[in-house]
Amino acid sequence: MASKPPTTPRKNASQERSRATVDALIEATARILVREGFEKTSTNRIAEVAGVSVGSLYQYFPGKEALVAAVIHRHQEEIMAIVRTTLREIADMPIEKAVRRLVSVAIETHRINPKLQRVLAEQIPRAGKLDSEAFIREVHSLVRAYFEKHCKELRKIDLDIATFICVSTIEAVAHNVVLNQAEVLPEKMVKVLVEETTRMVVGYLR
Amino acid sequence: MASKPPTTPRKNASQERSRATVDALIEATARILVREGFEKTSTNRIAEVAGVSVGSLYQYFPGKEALVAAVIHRHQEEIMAIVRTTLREIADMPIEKAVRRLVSVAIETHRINPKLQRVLAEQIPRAGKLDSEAFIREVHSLVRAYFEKHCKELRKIDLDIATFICVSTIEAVAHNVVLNQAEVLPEKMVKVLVEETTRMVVGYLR
Amino acid sequence: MASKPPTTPRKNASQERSRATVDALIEATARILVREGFEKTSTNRIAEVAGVSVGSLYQYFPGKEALVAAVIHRHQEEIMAIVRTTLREIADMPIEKAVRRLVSVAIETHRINPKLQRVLAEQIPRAGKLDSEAFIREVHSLVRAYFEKHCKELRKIDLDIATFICVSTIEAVAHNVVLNQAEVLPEKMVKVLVEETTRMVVGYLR
Amino acid sequence: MASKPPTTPRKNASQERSRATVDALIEATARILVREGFEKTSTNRIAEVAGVSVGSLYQYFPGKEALVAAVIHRHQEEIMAIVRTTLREIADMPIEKAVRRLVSVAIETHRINPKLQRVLAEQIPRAGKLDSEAFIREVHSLVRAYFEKHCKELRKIDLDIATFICVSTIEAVAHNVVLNQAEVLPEKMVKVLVEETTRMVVGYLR
DNA sequence: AATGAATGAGGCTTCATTCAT
DNA sequence: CATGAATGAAGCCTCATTCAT
Repeated sequence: MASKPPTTPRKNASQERSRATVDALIEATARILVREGFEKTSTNRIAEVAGVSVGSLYQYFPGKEALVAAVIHRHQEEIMAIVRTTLREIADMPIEKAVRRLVSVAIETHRINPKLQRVLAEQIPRAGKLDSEAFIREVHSLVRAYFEKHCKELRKIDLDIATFICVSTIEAVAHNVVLNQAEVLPEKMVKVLVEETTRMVVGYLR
Repeated sequence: MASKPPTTPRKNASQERSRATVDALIEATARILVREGFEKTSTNRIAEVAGVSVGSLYQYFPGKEALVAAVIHRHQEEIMAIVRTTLREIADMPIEKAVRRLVSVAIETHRINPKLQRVLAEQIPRAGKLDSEAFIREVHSLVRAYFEKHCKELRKIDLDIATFICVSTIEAVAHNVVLNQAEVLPEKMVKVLVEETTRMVVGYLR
Repeated sequence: MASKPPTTPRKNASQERSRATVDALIEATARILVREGFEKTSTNRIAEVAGVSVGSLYQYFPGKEALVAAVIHRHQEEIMAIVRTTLREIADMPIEKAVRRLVSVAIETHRINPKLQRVLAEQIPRAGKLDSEAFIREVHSLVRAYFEKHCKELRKIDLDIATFICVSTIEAVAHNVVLNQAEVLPEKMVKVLVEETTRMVVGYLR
Repeated sequence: MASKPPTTPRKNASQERSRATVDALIEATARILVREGFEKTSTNRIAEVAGVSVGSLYQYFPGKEALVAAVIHRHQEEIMAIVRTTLREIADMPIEKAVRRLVSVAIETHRINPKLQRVLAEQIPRAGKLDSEAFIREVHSLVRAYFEKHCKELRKIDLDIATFICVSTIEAVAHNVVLNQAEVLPEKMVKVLVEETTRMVVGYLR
């Protein structure tokens, strides 16, 4: 049963030196993922870049997967923090303003570290599924809560379906704007896209 | 050495055999990707499953990447064939009917081989980027052509932007319906989602 | 369950080159065990001494244990061949002559490769238990068959117990003569020990 | 720093603590050897099981070998204590009674901790050879002394040879009874084996 | 003394690729 | 062309040991 090494950290690194080592390892992993790609991300290389020995790596992580998982986790936490803040900010806004803000923020979050984003997108199916599901669920529940609160502004509509469609749409546009259209997209275009996406979503909701 | 004149052209025979070998190799690669995952997809294993020797594999493909690329290519051709057919079918339909059909087809194509889809999604950024870009460009241009033809049904709108948003949206919904909501999504729900997505997109376009 | 690599060969090495490689690997393992000890017996070293690459080693054996097992097996076969021959030779001899021969042969077999013997003795509990049990069982059944055939020369006695005690005794004396008393035991002493052991065993049996 | 005069001598206290640590380490080593096998017996694991840090381990022992050697030593001392006591007990007994007792005790000592026995048997050639030789020599000299004292009961015989053969035999029977015949040997059988072995040895000696 | 984080040599194993047959 | 044995670089991981605190 337990043939594969787990993806959870080995120690709870309470001491200071430990903590620094753990951080260095996660940071190194993220850097290598971005700069050299997943294939090059070996435990020896991670240790080297982190400035520690392989032994230390294995003292805190059961293997490469666990490190990638930690990077994913850290990244998702970063994004979730923004999402939570945004949802709080828009809580009382009317839907048009709220949706516009959501679309903008979605694009902004995708711009935080597009390369890491892209590499992680490749790896999530493998290493971060559980984490990702929780992540997705939280996003959905926050958005749904907003819709619920503002249901008077909406036409009669199943909130779960509306949430599903809107989140998918906004995420997809943001993803494609940042990752597929590369970085050569003029700022003006982005503004237009934000407006258009907002228009579509809002038009759909009410 | 070859003193006896062959009745079936030597070349044809060997061409056929080559073709069969190549197909077997691609098929084996796809199967292993789906059934055993990318990590287990080694050239030796591919050759074994294809029923040929590793040597033969290297006679037809320069390496593992080429095989994965071939699988991606084959898969995308399969999908493109459907997309092209669909666009031809809807060419003269009014946008609502057309969009509804597009959404349905998008979901259908994602259902062709979700596991392969998922594994390839992980690998495309690495092995199939070029192919994928061509793929995306063709989809966009086909959809844009449809919009152009039916621009009288549309409000005043930048066709590139509309295409970008609509394709992103439809693709995202289809992707999430199939891959994230797993196969536990009741058929009825799918129909509703098709309707809702159609409503959003059509509402946006006109 | 299948966490540990098995100790059985991977391929049945029917082809000639394969066979040579397999032999070289087993031979190398035996040599290293004898000359450098178990601790130094690493897969890389074995491959090196065998004059092949590690890759080849793993083509035929799933790991170090399997190689040690193969050495044990080969060694036991060698000894079993002698034991079988001896039992056939003594089949019609009276017990005194027969026992004397058995004791002599036991000492001889222990002298075949004392160092290997010693190293294997360390490792048998780990890697060769199954093999060893079969080995012991065969020895017992051969000796018991002799006793059965010659039961008229024996006093009334449980043959299984007699076999157990006699085999244990002869084996122990031979083992200690060769391995513990080192090689500094004068030949004359050995002859005396053979006589004395024979006397004890024969005296016990009749 | 040490301003308060201790009521219990500082040195004693620390000596006691040291002693406890040393014992804990040896005990832990023995336990791991028995429960997890030699391969799993690492210094880190030993320290962990002993409840001390690796650093402390190295404060008391120069390395792993020393710990295994200590376990062997302790175990042999345990057995030697029994052997010495037994030889003292049988000092004045006639040989038949004495031999019977020796055989029984040999089996008993092998039963003390068969698993440890077995693991140590694997390791002794490596780590405990010196110790073992002293052990064997002492056993021989004690037994020889008994024979010398009782030589009137014996036929004319070289005492060294008699000792060698008898000790080998008794040890071998006890070893095989306990380790090879596993624990599935009915008690009745053991009694018979004790009797038979005694018969053989005594028959040989007089 | 005790601690335990850190080290890194070295063992194990896989797999893309080559090449003699 | 096909075969599959052979290769060996490169990755994974453990563990005896050290050393700063």
